[in-house]
Amino acid sequence: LNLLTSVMTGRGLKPGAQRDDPPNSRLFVVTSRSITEDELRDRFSDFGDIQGVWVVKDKQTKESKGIAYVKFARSSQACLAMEEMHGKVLMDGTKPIKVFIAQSRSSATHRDVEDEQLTRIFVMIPKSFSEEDLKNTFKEYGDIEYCVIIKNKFTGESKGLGYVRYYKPSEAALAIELCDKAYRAILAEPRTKASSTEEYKSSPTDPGIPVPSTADPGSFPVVDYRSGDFTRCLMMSTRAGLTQEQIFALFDIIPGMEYCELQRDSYGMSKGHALIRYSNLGSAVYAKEKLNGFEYPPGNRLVVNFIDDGEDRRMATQFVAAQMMAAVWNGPSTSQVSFSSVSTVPRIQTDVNLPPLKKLAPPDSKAKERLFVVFSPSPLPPDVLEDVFCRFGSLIEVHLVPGRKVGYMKYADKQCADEAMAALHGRVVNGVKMKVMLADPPREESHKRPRTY
DNA sequence: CGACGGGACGC
DNA sequence: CGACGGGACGC
Repeated sequence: LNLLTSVMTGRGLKPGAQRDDPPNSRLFVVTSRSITEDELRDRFSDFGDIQGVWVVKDKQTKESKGIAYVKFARSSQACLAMEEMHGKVLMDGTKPIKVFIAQSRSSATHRDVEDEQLTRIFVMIPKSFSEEDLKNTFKEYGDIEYCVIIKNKFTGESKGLGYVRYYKPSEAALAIELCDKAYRAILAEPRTKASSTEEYKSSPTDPGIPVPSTADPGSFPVVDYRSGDFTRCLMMSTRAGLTQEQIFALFDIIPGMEYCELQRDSYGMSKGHALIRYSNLGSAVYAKEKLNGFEYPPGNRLVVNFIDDGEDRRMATQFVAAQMMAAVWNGPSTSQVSFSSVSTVPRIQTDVNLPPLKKLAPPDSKAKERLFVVFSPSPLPPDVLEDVFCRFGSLIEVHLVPGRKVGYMKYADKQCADEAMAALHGRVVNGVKMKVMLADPPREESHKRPRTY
C-alpha cells in the first residue's frame, strides 16, 4: 500500500539515488513560474507513467521558482517527453519550456545532460557479429546513426563489443530497456579521455617526469611480467611532428624490430602516434624502458606503452630476454646481440613429467569440465599455465581470477581435465605449488549489475 | 583454504 | 539563465 502511494504521489521515496531509479527517468523542466504541478502532469502524462511531479517553490513565499521535476517510470518515457515537450509554450504569453533529463541528485554539477550522452549505447555481442549484424539487431528500437564494433587493431578481430548511436535519446533508452539481456546494453560513456582499459594497462610511469635516455646498465626496472600486460607491440605517442623515418630509426636501435608505422589520418597527416612491433617480448620490454620518456627531439618527450596485440601470452617468459639484453647492452653502437643464451632458459621447471604440448581446443568449444586451481604462494603467469595444462588435451582456456591466487581451466573433454588434475594436483611448477580440483559449477544468477536506464 | 560475472572507442 | 520538498516505515 505504501509502495502504491509512493508511486502515485512521487513522495515517500527513500533519499538519494532511489529518486532516479531507473537512471535517466526524471526530467528537469524550466517553466514559467505560473505553471502548476497539475498542469505539468496533464501535459506530460501522454508520454508515459508519471510517478511524481514537483514544482520547486520558494520556502517563504511558496511561489514557484520556475523549475519542476517530472519523474517517469522508465527512461524511454522521460526521453520521449523531453524530445516532444522541449521548446513548447504551455500557456499563452509565457516562454517556451526547457526540458532535460535531470542530473542525478548526487551529481555535483548542474550542467544539462546532453543528448550526446543519451544516444549511444554500448553492447556485448558475439565475436562473429559484423557491424551490419549489429545494426540489424538494434534498428528495431530506432533509426541508427552508426554502429561500430571494437576490433583488435592488428588482427581486425572483433572484441565482442560494440557501440550503437541512435538519433534520439528515447531510441537508445528503448534499446536498453527492450533488447535481449545477453547484450548487456548500457549507455556508453562519452568518448573523450581516450578509453580506460588500454590506457589503464599502460605505463604507470608518470609522463610528466622525464626518464633519462641512458638507464644504468646494472639495474633493470621492476615490472611485474606476470600481469600479462606485455606484448611485443608498442604504441609511441609524440607531440612533435616526427617522420616515419625518424621513428623507424629510433626504434630500430633495439634489435628485433619487425614493424614500425606512423599512424596517419585520412588526409595523410600524422596522428601523433606510431605502432611498433618487435620479434620478441624482451626487445619490446627493453624498447619501452629505453624510449618511454626519452626526449626526441630535445624538449619533446615520447610516450611508449605496450598495447594488446591479441596474441597469446606464450612468449611472456621471454621477458627474461630483456634482462639479458640489459646486461649485455652497451648502447646504440652495439647492433648485434646474441640471443643464444636466452633460448637455453627453460620455460617450465617442474617435478611433473609433462606430456608434450597439445593444441588448444577452439575458443568456442563447450566446456565439459572446469578445474579449479589454487596457487601457493602466488599465481603462475597465464602463459605458463596454458603451457602446462594444455598437455593433457582439449584445454579451452586459462582464467586467472584477478587479485586472487586461484584460477580456472576450461576443458572441452572431461577425461582430459581429469588427467590434468591427476597429474598436476599437489605438484610444483616454477616454484609454485598447485592444488588442482574440480570447479564448482558457476553460479547461475549474475544479473547484479545496475542497469543504466 | 580458495571461487568465477565480464565492458570501452583513439581527433 | 534554471537544480532538489514533502513526510516519517518498521527491522
